[in-house]
Amino acid sequence: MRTISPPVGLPALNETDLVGQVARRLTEAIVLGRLPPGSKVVEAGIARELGVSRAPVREAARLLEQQGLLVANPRRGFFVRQFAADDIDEIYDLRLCVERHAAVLAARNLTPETRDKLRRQIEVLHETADLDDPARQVEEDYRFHRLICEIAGNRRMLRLFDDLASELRMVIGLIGRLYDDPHEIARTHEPVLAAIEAGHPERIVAYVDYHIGHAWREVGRLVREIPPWPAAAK
Amino acid sequence: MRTISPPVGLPALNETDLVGQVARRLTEAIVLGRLPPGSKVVEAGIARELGVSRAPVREAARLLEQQGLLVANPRRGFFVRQFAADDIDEIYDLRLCVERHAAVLAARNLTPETRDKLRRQIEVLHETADLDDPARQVEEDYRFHRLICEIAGNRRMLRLFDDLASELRMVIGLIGRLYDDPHEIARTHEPVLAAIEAGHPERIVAYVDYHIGHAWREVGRLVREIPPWPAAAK
DNA sequence: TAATCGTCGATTGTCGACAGTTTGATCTTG
DNA sequence: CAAGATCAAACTGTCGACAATCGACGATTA
Repeated sequence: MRTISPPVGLPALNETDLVGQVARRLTEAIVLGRLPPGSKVVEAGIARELGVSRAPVREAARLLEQQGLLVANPRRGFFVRQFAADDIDEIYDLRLCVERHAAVLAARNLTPETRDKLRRQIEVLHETADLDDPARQVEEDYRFHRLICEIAGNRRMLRLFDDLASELRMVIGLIGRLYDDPHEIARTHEPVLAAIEAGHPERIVAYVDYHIGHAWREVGRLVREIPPWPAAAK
Repeated sequence: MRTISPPVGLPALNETDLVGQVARRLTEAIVLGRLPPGSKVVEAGIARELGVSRAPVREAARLLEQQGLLVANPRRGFFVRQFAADDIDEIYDLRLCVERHAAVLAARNLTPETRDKLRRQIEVLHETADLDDPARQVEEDYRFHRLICEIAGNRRMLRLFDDLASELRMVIGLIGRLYDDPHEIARTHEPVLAAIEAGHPERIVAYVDYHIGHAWREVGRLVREIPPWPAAAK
């Protein structure tokens, strides 16, 4: 008797079906700033545009709702989530709390392989800094932090990170730019990695605090500068 | 020109429609141990049982999937999540990380009203301890911790807590009992509250660590005692 | 003129149906 | 008798349809 299949384990990312694809397209549209915050997401419209029926769209929308990108108003439909300044504070507060812990765990689990991955990612960050491609820069930045969460080895923590990141990506995407000096952001990752390699919990926390806190203040400032969001079209 | 309605804000819990009700019934069935871990959730079956069509069931299932109670296998359906010992560790690790922070924030935001709420909840815990109703005891326990997260004032953190709690409720519900001495658990909440009232971050963290760590070890032990889960029926 | 009411188009919530896949059992074959 | 092929029932993924509800515009009235 062979085991036919391991029916349950963990997430097992839905990549197969339409729902996953619709969700990705929707996420993309939201993060890239089409579908501005506050705008209504008409199921039939999305469905027609993607050449599918409403059912997959609804399920995808529910997914993005749980992820925090959409807000559902019963009998009224889904709307693209709007962020206020205190949302930024909530996200960064939680992110800081989690990433501190993740970094400490990562240090505990660090192997030569994972250490190299982190180092290489910092190199990538420097290379990307020359490209003048803010979106790419943000992406590679997240990849570094995500690596830390991966190495930490707590799958739920990683998922939480992904959720927070997708919210942040949306906000930052709307701001358009992030840092004035992309090389600076690349540099501020180095002491974090150094602390993780050294394995000093206190130093790790301190540098993570500094690094994330820096981004927090920066994003917070930018958000407060452009308070009335890009206009909730339609 | 008046604004017709505030279309977006935050969650706005779906309570209106079928999906919410189906989700609640499903959650209940899972947490209470009907629908044992590993069992298949047949959409049509649930739909017939609840007298609705498959569409709301599917959407509810997707909700529970994101919440971690179900696992989706494309083309095969939804299965009730199975937990292993390391899942317990993940959940408590994350929970500890979050609740430490929540307690510190709660101390910062504490008002006479919220302080009284916490005190009263501890009283309730003591009262419930006499009832010999483990499920109720667990519920009131969570209500205390949830209060702390509420007072902390970070909505995302509260949601994370709820998600983790629903997973834990499921596990604990399957274990059947939690503590041998329900009064002891009630007592261990008191120093936590005392530390919050005193407002000493270090002491708060220490007592939260002790309290949650205690539960962690206890639940971990029980889970390891009953490794092969209650049989994945059908 | 300003506010209220009623009507109409647009959109959501829900349903039943159909095709393709998976599952488990039966049959075949070495 | 065991291992693989075959087949039927069950189930999922997706679709189009219909009723209920919402939002906006215009008519009515004080």
